[in-house]
Amino acid sequence: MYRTHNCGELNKTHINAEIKLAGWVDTIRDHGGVIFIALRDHYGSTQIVINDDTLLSSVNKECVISVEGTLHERAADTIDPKLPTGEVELKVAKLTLLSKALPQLPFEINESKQTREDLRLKHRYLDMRNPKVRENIILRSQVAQFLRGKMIELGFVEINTPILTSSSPEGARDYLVPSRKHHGMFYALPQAPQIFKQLLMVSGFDKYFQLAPCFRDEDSRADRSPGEFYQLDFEMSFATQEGVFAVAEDVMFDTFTKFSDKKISPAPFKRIPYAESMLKYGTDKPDLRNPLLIEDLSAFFSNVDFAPFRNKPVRGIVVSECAKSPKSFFEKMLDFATEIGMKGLGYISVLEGMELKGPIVKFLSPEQQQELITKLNLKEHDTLFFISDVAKMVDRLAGQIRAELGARLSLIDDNAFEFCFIIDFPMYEENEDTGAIQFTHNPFSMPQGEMNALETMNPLDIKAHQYDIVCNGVELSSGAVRNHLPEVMIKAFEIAGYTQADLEGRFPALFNAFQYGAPPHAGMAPGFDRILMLLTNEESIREIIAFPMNANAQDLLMGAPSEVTEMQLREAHIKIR
RNA sequence: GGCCCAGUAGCUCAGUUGGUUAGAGCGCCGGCCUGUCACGCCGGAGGUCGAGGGUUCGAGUCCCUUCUGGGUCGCCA
Repeated sequence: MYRTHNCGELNKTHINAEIKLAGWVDTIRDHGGVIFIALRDHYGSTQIVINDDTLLSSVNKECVISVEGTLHERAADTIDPKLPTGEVELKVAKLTLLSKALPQLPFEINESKQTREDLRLKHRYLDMRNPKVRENIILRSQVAQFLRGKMIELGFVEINTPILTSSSPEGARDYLVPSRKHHGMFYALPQAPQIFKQLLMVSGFDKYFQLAPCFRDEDSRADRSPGEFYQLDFEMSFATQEGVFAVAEDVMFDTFTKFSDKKISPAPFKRIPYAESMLKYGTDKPDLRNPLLIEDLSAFFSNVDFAPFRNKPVRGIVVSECAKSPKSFFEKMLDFATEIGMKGLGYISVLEGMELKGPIVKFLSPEQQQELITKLNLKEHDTLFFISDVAKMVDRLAGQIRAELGARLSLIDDNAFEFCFIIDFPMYEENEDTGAIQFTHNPFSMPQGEMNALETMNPLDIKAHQYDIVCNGVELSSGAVRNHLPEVMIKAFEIAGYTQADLEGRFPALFNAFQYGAPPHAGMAPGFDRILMLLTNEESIREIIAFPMNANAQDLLMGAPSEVTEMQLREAHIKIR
């Protein structure tokens, strides 16, 4: 009734056909005797030509119209090479106005990406008329479909887990939902389907996956939605860490290869122990595109009498062809260092003839200078930057300097995706305030060495079968080989100061289930939104979500959160203070 | 909760050391135009300079408070 074709498919093979199209008026170009309209729908844009301007009365931009007419070939000099339909145009005999649009729009559709974000979100339905905005949403659908296909091909079963569930005491703040039937009781939205997927393993499902909605009542970041986000959640029975990695490598490599033209690091992705990552990259989510590495110079400087480095760990970063950089470069690096809380940023440059230059050089004997050159394999025009601070700070600061140097000197290949796994996370850490031993990450991970390690090792030395997958400095997900042995669990919780009763009380379903035969199992959950941000190169997570909340966890389009009626409150047994 | 940045026409922004009637581009409205494609040309309307208070002869501009948006730390797999 409305159309015989869409606005993206017509070409020379349709010439002289009687065509009906429907869509939004994108632009009107009125030349007096002849009027051109770009008619836009989901599929594309087609030029329609109108000779009778009475057809156009009260039609303006963004009206929805249906047009009928004959398709004509455009003269050679009027072809639009930018448009797939640019060789043809529809000469209109009949025009039906299906829906009017206010003449003054809140913003111009084709420039919506340059518009204030709260205004875009308030009129998201207009914002998404912009094909550039919609293409991310379409890509999201395609990636989701591909991931599903891939997981099913690998033998995973897609299972939906509950949205209304119980509050879990670990991790983030829960979103709570009051119960009407149970006075004073609350459901919680799941922070992740963690317990459910482990129960599925106990149930005998061999491989589970889900594009799982997760809810956390925590503050947002540019790359972190407030409230809700999606993970490609999966779990495998009788699987080792390497078994999980093989799936992740396969799925990530194929997905990024299919949806990006950039170079993808092939499997096997680098495995980097947590401790090594902290030392060499100064972070547990290293950007491997950055070629700079951090060197530990603590031992070397223990024999140098330079007050700022005395009794502190020292790190060095060698940057080649940096010594001739303008003075302003070093000043800006110092500014940056000051900004992140460093007292200074020492450096030594290697001049021609391998002469070392810099304020610190005079504290080094000729032998020490030579030792430094040999140890770090310094070359002419290299610059060696120094970072020193207390043990707790030094790696993080060195990591920030490494990242800043990489960005400022354009050392980072924008045309590459570099994946790695960070492995061997510590199982426990010391609470900074109380000194108590606590879990570093999630308490369901299997400690390396299992019961024997828990019984014999210093807890702070115990590593977990816990891992992250990282791409270009973005943490996509964490995962673990789970602890499926109740006795080991009890012991692991005991070390963190919990009794068996605590464990049973906090995680009754899991603990009980493990009494009836649980397979060893492992999994991970790469963030779906983060994957899309990498693929689209978007800096804001809102660009890859159809109806995102703002940074303040409000839905400006729907007006959420909002007050509810007194009646609703009474039914939910809620009193607002 | 802390810190940083921003807020001037429907949109994007400029606005000098505090000084006459606050400007531009796009959009909108009107007119002209038969080949444009971000059409072009001519004309027009449109402002509580986020809000409140203060300093001053005089505030878009300086000060204080506050609201809104973004970023970040805390927080968060």
